[in-house]
Amino acid sequence: MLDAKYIRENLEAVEQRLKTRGETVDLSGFRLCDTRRRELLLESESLKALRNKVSDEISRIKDKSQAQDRITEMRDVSRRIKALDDDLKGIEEELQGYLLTIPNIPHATTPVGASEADNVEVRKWGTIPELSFIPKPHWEIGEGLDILDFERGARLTGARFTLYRGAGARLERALINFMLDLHTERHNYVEMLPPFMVNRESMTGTGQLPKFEEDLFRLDGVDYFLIPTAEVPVTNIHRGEILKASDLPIRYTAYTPCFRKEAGSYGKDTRGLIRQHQFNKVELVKFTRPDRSYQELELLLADAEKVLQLLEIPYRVVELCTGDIGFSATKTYDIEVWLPGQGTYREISSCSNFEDFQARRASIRFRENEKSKLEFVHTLNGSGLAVGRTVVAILENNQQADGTVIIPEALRPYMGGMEKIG
RNA sequence: GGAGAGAUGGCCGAGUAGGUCGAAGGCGCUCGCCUGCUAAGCGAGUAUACUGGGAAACCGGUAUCGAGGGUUCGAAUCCCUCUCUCUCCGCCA
Repeated sequence: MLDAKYIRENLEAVEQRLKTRGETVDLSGFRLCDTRRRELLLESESLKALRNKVSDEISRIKDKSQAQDRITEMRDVSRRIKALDDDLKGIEEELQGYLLTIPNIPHATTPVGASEADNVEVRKWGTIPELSFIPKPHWEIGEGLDILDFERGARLTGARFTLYRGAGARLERALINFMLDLHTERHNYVEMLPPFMVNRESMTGTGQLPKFEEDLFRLDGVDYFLIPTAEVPVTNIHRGEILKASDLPIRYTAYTPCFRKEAGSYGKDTRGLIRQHQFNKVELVKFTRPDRSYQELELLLADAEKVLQLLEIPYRVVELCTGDIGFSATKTYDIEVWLPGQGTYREISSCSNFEDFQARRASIRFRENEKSKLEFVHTLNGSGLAVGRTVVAILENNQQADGTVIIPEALRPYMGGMEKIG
């Protein structure tokens, strides 16, 4: 959420910068509401001031019959206040509706562009393996080794659900542990294990609601949602809190499954593990001082990259353009792994700075020192990494001519010493 | 699921026959004095949001005692609904 006062005072500039996201932005509705709200507020509050003053006078009059005319007068004033406040409530809801659906302003360094095609490659790491055979896509490798069962996954639930078996299940679990250990032991994150379903306030706090409800699985009977990413519960840990400046930056990591309806992606990535309704992810979340958040974003990105470096999987980092960054973000780096089976790079991590956009929605603040006033923290997060897609990357990059898959050395302790699958 | 208790400021904790309560007191914290050493004492200060005015310092208004509604000239205090926490019973991994 943007600061209403900031929008009010920089209307044109805000509109211009939001347009770079490629959406049509019209802030006139906001403007009308905002103005109307202040008019109503002024009127209501001055009447309340009057009422308070007269009520105080009434309280001093011992013989209440002497106060009858004032009581009658205030009865009428109260009625008018009630009417004004009813209007005000409606306007404020409308205003809130605008504020909650206006996306964040892209950072000045975010490249301007219309779509994915305009994203900017920042760097490449690793060397793409030269294979002496035609690489297979991971779903063929997985089925060949009998470690991924798409058919039975679909039987259990439906399309976009997968059953892992044997070394496949073990690989997924090994990766989760490997990533968590790396981030907690070497990168100084505190491990969290949050609820996998959250309430509406939490979803609103990080920006999934109210705009993207159709992407979420909602429970029947209670107003809870399955989390689409650990970002939601982990960022909301400090919702409504005032953090100590000396505690910043706060770094959390969490493994959770993620649930997404994938509405609007029908027919996209229908095979394999790339796009599932349920997938595992290890997430990194930071709460930082505003003046440090962009440095912290680089560090967070490096922490995520480290996973792939240790697993020796080639990847590249791209900076998303204004037309491709998410609703709540000001700046985002994606890490994309090389997938030989598909001959392309695919996203495996997305690392973003949200500045105070989520902190304002969720009211997460800190105080620089005793005398200074409260400020919103900046929140950041990134995948560290998407686990299912890491399995995909390992299967496709480490596949051998005979259909077996070499397990990266760094992962072997987590696989009971196993060196290859098959 | 059943029964009961509770929710007040950074923390603890007063305050229920409605008005002088943004809210006693204590702790903590900040500044000053004293003292002079990692103490005690004394004095002052110490919420947030919105909003009006002002270049600013700041001054004024309104709201907030779990949340939302109601009664009333006026509610932390009365009524209703909801949420959460705790205790006991039941059920259960």
